[in-house]
Amino acid sequence: MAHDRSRDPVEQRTQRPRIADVAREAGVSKTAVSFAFNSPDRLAPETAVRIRAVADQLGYTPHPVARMLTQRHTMTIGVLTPQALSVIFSNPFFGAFSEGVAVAAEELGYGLHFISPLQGSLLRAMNRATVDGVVAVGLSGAHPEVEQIRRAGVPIVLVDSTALPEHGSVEIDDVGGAYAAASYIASLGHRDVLVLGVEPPAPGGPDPDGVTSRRLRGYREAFAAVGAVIPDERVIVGPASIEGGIAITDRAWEDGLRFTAVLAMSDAMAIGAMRALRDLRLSIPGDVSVVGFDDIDLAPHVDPPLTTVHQPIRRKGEEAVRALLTVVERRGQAKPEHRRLETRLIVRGSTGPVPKHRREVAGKQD
Amino acid sequence: MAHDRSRDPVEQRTQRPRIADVAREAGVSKTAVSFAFNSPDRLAPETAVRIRAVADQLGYTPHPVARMLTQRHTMTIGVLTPQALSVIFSNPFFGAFSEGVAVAAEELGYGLHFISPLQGSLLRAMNRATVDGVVAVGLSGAHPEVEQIRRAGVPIVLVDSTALPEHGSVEIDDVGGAYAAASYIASLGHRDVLVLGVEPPAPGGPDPDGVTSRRLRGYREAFAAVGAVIPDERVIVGPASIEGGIAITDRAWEDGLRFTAVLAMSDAMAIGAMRALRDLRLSIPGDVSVVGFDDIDLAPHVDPPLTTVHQPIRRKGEEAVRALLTVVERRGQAKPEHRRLETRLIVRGSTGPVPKHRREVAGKQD
DNA sequence: ACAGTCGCCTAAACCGGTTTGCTAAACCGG
DNA sequence: CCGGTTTAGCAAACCGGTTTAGGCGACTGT
Repeated sequence: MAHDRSRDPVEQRTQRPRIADVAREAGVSKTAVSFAFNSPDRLAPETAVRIRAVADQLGYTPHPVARMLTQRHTMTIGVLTPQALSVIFSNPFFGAFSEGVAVAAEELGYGLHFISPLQGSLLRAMNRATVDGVVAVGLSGAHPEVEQIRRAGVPIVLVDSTALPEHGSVEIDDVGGAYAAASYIASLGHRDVLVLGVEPPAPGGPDPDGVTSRRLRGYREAFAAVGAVIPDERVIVGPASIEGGIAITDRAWEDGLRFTAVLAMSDAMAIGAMRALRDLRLSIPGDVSVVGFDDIDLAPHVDPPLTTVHQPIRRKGEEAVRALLTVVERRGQAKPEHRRLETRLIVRGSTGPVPKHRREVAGKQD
Repeated sequence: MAHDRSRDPVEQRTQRPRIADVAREAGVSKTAVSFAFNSPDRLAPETAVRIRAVADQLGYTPHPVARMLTQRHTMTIGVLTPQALSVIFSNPFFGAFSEGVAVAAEELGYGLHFISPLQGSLLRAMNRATVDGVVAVGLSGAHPEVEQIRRAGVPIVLVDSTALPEHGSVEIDDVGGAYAAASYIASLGHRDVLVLGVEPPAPGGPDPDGVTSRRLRGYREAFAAVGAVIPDERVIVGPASIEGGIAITDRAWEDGLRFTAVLAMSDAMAIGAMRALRDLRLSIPGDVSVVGFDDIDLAPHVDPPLTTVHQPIRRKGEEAVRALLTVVERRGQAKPEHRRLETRLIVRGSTGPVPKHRREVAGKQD
């Protein structure tokens, strides 16, 4: 009795029209209406036109969910992050990455769905999401979620994680980039450095081979090459944001750490560090050199322009989507791709030779 | 014959298990399985447990699309923009806005789907998207799309557009904010200003009452109050980005325009303007004062810290979602809400009194 | 005149779940 | 011991489309 709409066109509900309504109105079968939209060539031209006209006039549009159900694909891809979206969106790195994802997705006709933990559970969120595949950023390959997602039959591409052969991946040469940065800093004479690491995405584990570990390895190898070491107490991690950079730089200073160079694993942190140092009346690069990582859009525009390790953030997003879609589009036939992109050091104005009066600002430890 | 999987458990496909598989395996009906997941209280406790165990072991998860179809809602909301996502994501304003949207969406258990024109058509994109409602940002209320979306029965909330009574809206006091900014600038003695407007989202029309027009009105009213005018040739529009700000400031300067203050309608443009001015060897605020609009996270961190009109960007996102969900959750029962948020001027370091030697840098026009 | 082909359209099955009656057995008070 | 109420679970309808397998009349070739 709730379905009067199918009998009484006058007392019709505010609901959207269904395919059956169009069919009845046009005096054809549902099949014909479906054909009119999806394969008009299977209908007499004028019939197709007539059906379309009726549909238009009724304001009919195929229900996307119903269509998905039968077509077995949704034409949308998911972007998965282990962090809350609310903490991610104003991260410039993530913004640029999403831009790359969006470029490729738009080009290939896919929509974008962002997936983040729902009530603390990534799986719950995944199970609600209707996507053909997923680009996961900052999710360690060891993460148990990854396996469960694959079991659910959803293709996945991991970005910035250690690659496992079973799924696609896109990564950059973290070690090489970090090596170049530290090597340059060392060549300027710096020996007392402060390293700002990015907090592991999944708070809880030290993440044995996450981004922070890989870049740290690069820094250390470069210093080792000149016979210097970076002790553990000079490595501090914090949130990859301007505020994070300010906070941990201040804390390091207050803890008595002195240094002539800061190696930050993210540009946002580097910018925060510069801010904090300036507030401490230190000049950059006169007293302290700062080098970042990422080369976000803003990097050349801060004062002084930031020396940093460039990584092709947007391209990373694009490549991830392309890698994903090759496996999505031929349902598991194609084997997962692994793409690795290059990094390179970009020298700008925030780095310079170690100050001659360095003893005054640094080297205070034993 | 393609469905052997239902008869031969050995030669089963790589497909994900369906509810029927679980039912068969557990020796119950589909209904029972459904109950086990959705209303376990309708089953004997031990039966529910057993079904759940079988499901787990099979790796069964209810197909989200099928579930959506019957439940008539998707638990996701769309964020609609008339611009390509690829141009939007690294816009800091949009980032902060999305953050607000994400906060509210996450809190209320909704997912997020970004919708941008597909092959140039917003409608095509909308029709592919499975959302319960839409937050549209920067879409003029007059836009024909809006009406069509409403006709499709999708609730919509407009952000930063002139409000129409039929749908919800969230806006800020653009005129008031702009008035405050210009008023302050005028009180510092500035009379020769350059106004940087944001390019209308829909390139094509001058957008009679878009953001640019509203803020310009505020600027002009403030100047009128002190008996000054802002002539049309001192108002230039461009993309709301750092690069955009640099480009149009340079162009204005080359065109011979001279000014002691810049009124930018976005912080990104203001930062670009500062950059361009510094490259012209002008000091800020010594020679030229700059005031922005938005108060993005970066605003206090540029050098000098940017004086700007603060608007609660994140809250705008949150309010939009809440307004949307009140109508989504009681299917059209609630009438659309209209919320208006305040703006206020934040004075930082980029503004100062008009220079005494102003004749040298400005006032060159007749 | 007749079988074969083609063009146009349809009835019914299907996608993978949820929801709505209903039934049969167990329980219950008197 | 009997009618009435729970309890536990099922079959079938349904959500709104797409797709498969034909049906039917007109055309074609012989």
